[in-house]
Amino acid sequence: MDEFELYLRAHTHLDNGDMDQIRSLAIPKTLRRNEFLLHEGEICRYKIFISKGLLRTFGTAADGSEHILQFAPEHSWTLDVESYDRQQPARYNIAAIENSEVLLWPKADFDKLLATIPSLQSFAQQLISRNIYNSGRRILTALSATPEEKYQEFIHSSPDLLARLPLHMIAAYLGISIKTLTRIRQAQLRR
Amino acid sequence: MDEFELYLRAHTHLDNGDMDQIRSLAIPKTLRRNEFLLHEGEICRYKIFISKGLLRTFGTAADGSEHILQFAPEHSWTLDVESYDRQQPARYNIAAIENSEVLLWPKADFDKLLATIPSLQSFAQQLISRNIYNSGRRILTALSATPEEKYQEFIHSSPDLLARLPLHMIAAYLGISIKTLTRIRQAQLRR
DNA sequence: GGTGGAAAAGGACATTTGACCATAATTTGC
DNA sequence: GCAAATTATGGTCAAATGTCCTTTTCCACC
Repeated sequence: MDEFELYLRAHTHLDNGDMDQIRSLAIPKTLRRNEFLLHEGEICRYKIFISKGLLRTFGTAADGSEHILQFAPEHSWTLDVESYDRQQPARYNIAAIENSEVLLWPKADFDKLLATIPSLQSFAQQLISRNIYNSGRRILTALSATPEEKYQEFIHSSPDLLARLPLHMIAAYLGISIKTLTRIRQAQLRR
Repeated sequence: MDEFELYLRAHTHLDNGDMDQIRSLAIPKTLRRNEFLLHEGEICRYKIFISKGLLRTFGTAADGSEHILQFAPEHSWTLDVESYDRQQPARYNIAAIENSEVLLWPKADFDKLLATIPSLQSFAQQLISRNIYNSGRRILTALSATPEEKYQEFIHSSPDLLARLPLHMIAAYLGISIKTLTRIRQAQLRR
């Protein structure tokens, strides 16, 4: 039994038949560090499950700087929702931070699965809900927190990621400069 | 035919029977300027449709400052999703900016409606999707845009709201100080 | 295991932003 | 229509943050 099945069993009550069906439509893919799975402007054709590794979703600003919307470690899902839903050009890029293994479901196939497996649908709903809750919090801290508070919140909520990410990506995720991040960390050492 | 029915007709293909059923479970309520519909810590019991007026959803920071997550003008919906879904204490407050008229659906009732009216369900899905798309953009600009860019984006995307909102609320929405906002506006006048 | 490249840290400086204050203008509710 | 309260502007200052730069450290890959 592989990563994906273990994940499904842990988070759903899907029966074996359903699992097989879901699995049968997945396209496995290996990604090397820094390899892109989606470039902005392309259409996001797949729902993506990360079996191993770590991905990031990010947008590029006018000046070329990158801002990270989401980190997707193993056992999580990712995609450009807007592009995927409407099959229109993506706003964001998705790329691997570590060498990764992912499973891809073409939208048409996944839609079929959703239609035929009710408990998959409700599971998908849960994921969407969680996404919304997190977005709310993310917006609020982006608006109200100081760089230091943002960093604290990050290491508190994702200590695991902290160890795996280069600092400049954390900065790009928090919306602060690498310089500020370095300063914060220095200040903490001195305590 | 009232505001709500006009709205439903414009945005869905629900038939008259469905409309009546949906309407029959709504609780109408009048809100005075500054009146709260939900205090953080309370449970969000209703799905809220705004017939007239303007509401805001906001969180309060440790120092007592308020940060606005969303403005909900007439013909839109609002709620604290996380609190509503799980019937747990809310993180956010919802209050009226203008004297308003709203319709409230208790969760149990609305769930019943969703179960019996499939096209209401798909309509609700659409609203959720839009919410997600908007959140993504909001996060990205919160991370990457300068105060001036944020303001420009706001007046471009919501010129209608600009006229109805006190500036300090726009500042609270953009995550900048009222001082900065004033400065930006002065700079624009001088051009 | 060595080397080239990326990542982190550090220094110097300019700029932006916010806090705090006072003041002017506007709005609201009676 | 008036008084009180809210809202907007403005000034001054200190602090925080970003940019540009160099230097050092670390890491990946051959």
